[in-house]
Amino acid sequence: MLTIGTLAKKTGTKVQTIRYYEQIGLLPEPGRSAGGQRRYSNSELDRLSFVRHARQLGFSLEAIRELLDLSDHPDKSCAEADAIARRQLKQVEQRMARLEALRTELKRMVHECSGGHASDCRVLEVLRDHSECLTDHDGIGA
Amino acid sequence: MLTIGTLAKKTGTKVQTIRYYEQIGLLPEPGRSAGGQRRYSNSELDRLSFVRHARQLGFSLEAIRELLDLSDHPDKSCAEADAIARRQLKQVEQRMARLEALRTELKRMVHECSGGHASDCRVLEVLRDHSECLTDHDGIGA
DNA sequence: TTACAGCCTCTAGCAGCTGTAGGTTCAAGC
DNA sequence: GCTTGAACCTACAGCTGCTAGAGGCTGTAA
Repeated sequence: MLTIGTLAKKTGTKVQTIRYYEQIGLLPEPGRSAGGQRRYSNSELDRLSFVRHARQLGFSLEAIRELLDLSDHPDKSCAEADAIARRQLKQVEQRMARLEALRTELKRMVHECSGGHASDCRVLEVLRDHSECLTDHDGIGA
Repeated sequence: MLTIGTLAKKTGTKVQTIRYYEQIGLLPEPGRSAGGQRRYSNSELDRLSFVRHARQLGFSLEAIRELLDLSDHPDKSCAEADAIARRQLKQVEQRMARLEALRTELKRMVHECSGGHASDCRVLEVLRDHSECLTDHDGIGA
């Protein structure tokens, strides 16, 4: 039986985050010690590892909820899990494309900066005038 | 003089967002009509365009605040703006590297799925066991 | 003058956590 | 058995960067 702190360390999760996952129903309510502290078994360790891994792969909590559901019901078709992964892959590729454009533009800005005063700073200049951009970059925080 | 709606259209921003930017002090309080509606001049249009462009390039609102401050004080050194842009570039490159790893992993997951039941779904299997991963991928939502 | 689009403020909500306050429990060492 | 202090508990506020809705007022054209 693991305490929440131990579980946190083992999975690289913050304690608060584990409680949060429980709160939103991603993890089941665990057993408790006589004094009311959470106690976890290996099955919960597995489940949390699954969640963390999926998060690292960029899946949203909603997608993870679906994946967990599939994992809990092995009789269901695999097609759904596949679709989720494909959707995710598409998103990742879109994000990469947008970041590529941003990178080009930022590199150019930085390269052209020659030091000196802000009044003739290329960085600020480019930001002021989008038409100076060579690329389409429409992704915010992409 | 522009109404907030016109300004929104010209800059591709939502009306709510403009009011939000004003609220957090990114845009100055504009003049008002007799009836209390916001009225904008060209200088505010420029400022908002600057903000939107920087957002498109992925700068955080905090970074934009600094950039605007530099832009407002042309005597200051350009080095700061340069540093902010470099920081941004670095972030973008880090995100790209992580996305690249995710993409590889997702591709592999999708490739290996053969249809059938969830019980032998590779997607779920890979998520269950991080050790099956070929890459380091430590970015969440990256 | 009457419609009605567009504006106003205020508040709450989204994802996905993270941090804080104020209090309780557990386990080790004496 | 007792003390200490780290780890736990709940509850709630806050973060980024918006977005949506309620309920009401303004501006303009017919």
